[in-house]
Amino acid sequence: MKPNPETTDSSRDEILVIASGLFQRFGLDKTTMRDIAEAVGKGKSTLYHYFTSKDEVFYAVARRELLDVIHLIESGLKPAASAKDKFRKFFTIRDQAMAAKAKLYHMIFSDTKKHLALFSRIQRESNSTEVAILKSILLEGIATGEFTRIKKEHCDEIAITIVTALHGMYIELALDEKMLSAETKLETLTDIFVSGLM
Amino acid sequence: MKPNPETTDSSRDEILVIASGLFQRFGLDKTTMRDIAEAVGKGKSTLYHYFTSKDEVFYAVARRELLDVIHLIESGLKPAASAKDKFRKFFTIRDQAMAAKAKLYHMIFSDTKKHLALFSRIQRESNSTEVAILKSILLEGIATGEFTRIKKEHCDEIAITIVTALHGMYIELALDEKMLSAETKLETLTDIFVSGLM
Amino acid sequence: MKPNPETTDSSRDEILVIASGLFQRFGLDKTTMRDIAEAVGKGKSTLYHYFTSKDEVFYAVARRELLDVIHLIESGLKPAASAKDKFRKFFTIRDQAMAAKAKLYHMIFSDTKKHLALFSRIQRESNSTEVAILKSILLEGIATGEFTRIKKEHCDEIAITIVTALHGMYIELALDEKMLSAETKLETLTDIFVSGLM
Amino acid sequence: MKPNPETTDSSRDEILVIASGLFQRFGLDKTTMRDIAEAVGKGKSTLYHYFTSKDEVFYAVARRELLDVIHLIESGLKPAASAKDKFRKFFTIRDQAMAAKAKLYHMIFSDTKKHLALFSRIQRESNSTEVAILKSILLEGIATGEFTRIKKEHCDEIAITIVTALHGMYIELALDEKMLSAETKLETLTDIFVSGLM
DNA sequence: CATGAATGAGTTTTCATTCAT
DNA sequence: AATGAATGAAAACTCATTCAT
Repeated sequence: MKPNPETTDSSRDEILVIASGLFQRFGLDKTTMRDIAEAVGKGKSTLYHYFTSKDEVFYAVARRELLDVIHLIESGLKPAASAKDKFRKFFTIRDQAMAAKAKLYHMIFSDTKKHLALFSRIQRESNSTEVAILKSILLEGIATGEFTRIKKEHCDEIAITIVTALHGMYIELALDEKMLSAETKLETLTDIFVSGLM
Repeated sequence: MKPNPETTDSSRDEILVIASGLFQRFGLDKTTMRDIAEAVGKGKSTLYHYFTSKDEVFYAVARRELLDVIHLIESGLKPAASAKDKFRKFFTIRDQAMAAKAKLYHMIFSDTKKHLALFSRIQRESNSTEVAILKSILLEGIATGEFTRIKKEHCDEIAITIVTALHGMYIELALDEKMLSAETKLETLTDIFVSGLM
Repeated sequence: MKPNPETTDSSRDEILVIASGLFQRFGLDKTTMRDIAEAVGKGKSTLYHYFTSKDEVFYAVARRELLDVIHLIESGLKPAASAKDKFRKFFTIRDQAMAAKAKLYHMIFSDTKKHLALFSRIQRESNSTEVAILKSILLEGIATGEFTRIKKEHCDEIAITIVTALHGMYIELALDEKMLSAETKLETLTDIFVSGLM
Repeated sequence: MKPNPETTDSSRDEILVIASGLFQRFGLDKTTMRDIAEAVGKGKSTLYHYFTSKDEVFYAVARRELLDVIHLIESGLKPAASAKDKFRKFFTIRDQAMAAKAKLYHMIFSDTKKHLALFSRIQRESNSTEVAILKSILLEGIATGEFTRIKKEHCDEIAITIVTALHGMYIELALDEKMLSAETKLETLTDIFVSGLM
């Protein structure tokens, strides 16, 4: 009877798409219902037709993006030859998925970014120091013949990567304190890294 | 040189200590100047004697914690025998420092945590799926003899650790897009992991 | 003449019955058109087919109940022996009618009750004080032989009743300032009460 | 040290006085914080300096008026000759006090009045009917010699008064359902009235 | 040093009502 | 007869910040 039911949904979807863009750019807190309404070109109260609250809008937006990511991962991981290849594939696919996930993170961490910006100089210094230290360790290891799998030229890259991974891991731990305890994870990671370098 | 810096500084420091506690518990946004003033036991406007704005308060608080972390790392890293030991030591010391850094993260990510909570179920599912996939890859690799350095019993641990590290790395990338590009980092990381497992 | 008035009227009546229930429970202000529509099981805008506004709905609901009351009074007052009996009958019948009227009052005064609740403690104290004073006057009058028609045991009851009546009368006066002036009414009432007690 | 501490309180009091006037004229619901702020000549948010919420403002306003009433009653009721005189005095003093209380009722019942206005015609009809019936009963009683204490000329007055008192009493009962039950009160009241008339 | 008072700009949310279909 | 969509107008409340004292 209803010929094109998209009509209804298209309004909802339009809101979602536009809200998604705003959330990515300005974050949850700084994006107001007014912003969304004006961007959509409708009245503020109209939004409450489709969503009971601002949180509900955000939830719907985030849900969408997150489901995309999961689909990507699941669908991408079908066949593969060796475990090694699969392992590499896992990283690759996850990477694609993450491009999508990045959108989400932009939304969620937008406010956080502003907070971090408050002391970015210090933060950056701290990072540089760590990278420098780690790099010197790596170079020394190469010099002494301890680390055989890596080359001088890659030390920068590797040092940055490891520091980034560590940094992020701690953020992750701060956000979701369940799973494994920090020490266990750290030991495991160190072992893998050491094995990987020697 | 400063005749009686205690007066000024003790008041300033008191504010900082108390604000730090509030920021850790409630985050930057949800901690109001009123909250701080009341906790300190002074008038709201008094805070503006010591800090020109709320951001300034937060900056001062964060700076303190961050400097602590840097000192810890620098002071801890003096002597060591081999590069391998130094490498391990780097991780260990960083870990201690991070316990301190956790405070900071609690402040900065407090709001973010609330946002994440909005779709934590989906988020958690996504995590579990990834861990499961990776674990099965690891087990397969062990079975086929591709991965020699790891044991069955540790697959869980390793899978969780790797996923956490990856997750966090992307957050880190989302937060600070400078440094190295995502692909480079990812390749480097994959290489290290693969080398470490085989 | 009306071919099938049931269709229209049954819908209209259904709305009225349901709205009546909601108004009684939540009052005029707190009952929204949405509430009514959902309770009826129709769309909000459908209500505007039957009533031009929310006030119109309330008017129709109230009218119904009020007419019921009037009918009850008129129909109940037909025959009677003496004027005294009729007088008593008037009170009795009115009482029955009032049970019906209570519904109305619940609708109309629902908001008022909430306002009153804001200082109910003070309000109650005030009442108790007045009752206590009046009771002591009555007891004194009985002791001195001034009030012959009443007994000690009923003083409580009488005091409460009189205070309630007075209270209510002032509310009534506040609500409908036409009719008779307050002083006239009060004198008349005092006279009746005094005569009734002596 | 502070020469005139009234300054502080005078601001609070000014708000209270002005708010009282607005509440009396427009009722609690229809008086907005904006209205009050504009009438006071200050910013909306300034009100929240002195009162945590609108309800708090209303409570403070109502408390004031109510305390006035109680003081009037208590202070006015000291000496008196006979119980009869005291009884009469009670009514008189209460009346004065009620003039003050009227303010309160105007605030509290202002919204209610609007609701009542919706069917004032019907309401009035109903009242007239009741008065007419009662009046005819009274006249009949005088004609038959049953009611000796009253005169023809006063029947109108008396009928109106009694109906008003009854009306109000039911409102009072609807508002505060504790104290005595309706039937008891009604019987008591009827008895007093009948005694008073005969 | 300290602060009470004052505020502007903003936020989410609610709701009766209209109208094209 | 029925309704989904749309909305304007308003309301309560928050908060960082300023300033005279």
